[in-house]
Amino acid sequence: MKNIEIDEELYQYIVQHTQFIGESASSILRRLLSLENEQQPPIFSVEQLLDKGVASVVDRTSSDQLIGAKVVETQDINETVFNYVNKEELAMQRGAVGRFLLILAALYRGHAAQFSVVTEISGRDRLYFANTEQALAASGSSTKPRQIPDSPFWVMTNSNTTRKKMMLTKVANALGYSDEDAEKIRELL
Amino acid sequence: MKNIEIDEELYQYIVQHTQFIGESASSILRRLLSLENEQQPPIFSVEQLLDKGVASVVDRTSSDQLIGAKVVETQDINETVFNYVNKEELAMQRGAVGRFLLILAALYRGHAAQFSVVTEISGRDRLYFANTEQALAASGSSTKPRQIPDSPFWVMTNSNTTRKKMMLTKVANALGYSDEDAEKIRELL
DNA sequence: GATTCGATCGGAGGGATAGTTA
DNA sequence: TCTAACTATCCCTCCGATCGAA
Repeated sequence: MKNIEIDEELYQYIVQHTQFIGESASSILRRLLSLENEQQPPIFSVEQLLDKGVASVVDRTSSDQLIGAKVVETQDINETVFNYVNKEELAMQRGAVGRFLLILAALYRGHAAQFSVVTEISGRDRLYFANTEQALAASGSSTKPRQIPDSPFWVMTNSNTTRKKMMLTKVANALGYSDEDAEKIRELL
Repeated sequence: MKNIEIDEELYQYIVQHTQFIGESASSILRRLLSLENEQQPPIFSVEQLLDKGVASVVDRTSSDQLIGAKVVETQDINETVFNYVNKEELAMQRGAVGRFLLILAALYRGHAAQFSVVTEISGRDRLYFANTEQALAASGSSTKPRQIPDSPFWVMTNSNTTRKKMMLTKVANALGYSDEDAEKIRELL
């Protein structure tokens, strides 16, 4: 992700072309510039449902007849989601925050359709995930919200590394990962 | 002015539509979006207008007699050194210091044998380059020495961006680059 | 008590610019 | 004295460990 500085008027122009709540600047601009656009409205994307949706749904169910499928699907998840993680990019990050965001971005890419479940993960009084910067900021003091790259979600970032790892574990579980995989994901941080 | 976050690819797309040195993101975007655009190409580039820019031109005059050799070198250099610079890695750096070190590392890789000439480049009382951290630290206060990656050399890092550019120019010249190439190198920062 | 959670605050990095020197 | 070059202080932002609160 890159930050660019633009003038007020141009900013307003972009904002006015938002097509769904939480749409990122990238997404809006890509549409305006007629470029390929990955980001879709979180709920209605058919493509995402077909793509990654099945795996997570299967994973999360406790239904007997799906167990066989579950094992297989789990493999796929490992192949997909872990491929989304660019190890080099990860290693290059200066601190835990950078890695944290990269990992969450990978999880989002692999589970865009289900990702809003993370919204239920929160602390005693602070929100940990939300669709807007404001929601996080309002839920505590100095929460340091950061946008999960290429996603419409924001995370609370003002915590120690241990808690960030806990958050990753919770996210992984919420998305239906086995404990072993959740552990692997946590350890990426 | 507003800051917006955009993805890497979109950023590259915008950069590629730059029409003059120093053009702002707003200006480029406005052109791409067919909006009114105030910013025009400056008569002189921004860099040239900076007071320090003039100094390095003056400083260069002492290397006149090297011109013949310089021209020949230039061909080789373009093939070697610019290949050493990983543009993506460069772009990913958070600040000027990271890029500075990366560029110097590339120059070192291309000129390891002669690189110790940079040792002659220094400020009024501070050293700019040395073989040890201590040498730099001792030559001034808060010089913030940093090792040039994968090299035995250290650089002084506590300076503004303009000076870092000057340092690059001087290094390039000391290594025998033509002024045009030195300029290209400086502009990598 | 023991444990979890929050957010303050110290530390590090970066670099513009005020201030100093030649 | 005046100016240009150079220095390094100081302010800003980012991080995240630590310690107080719940």
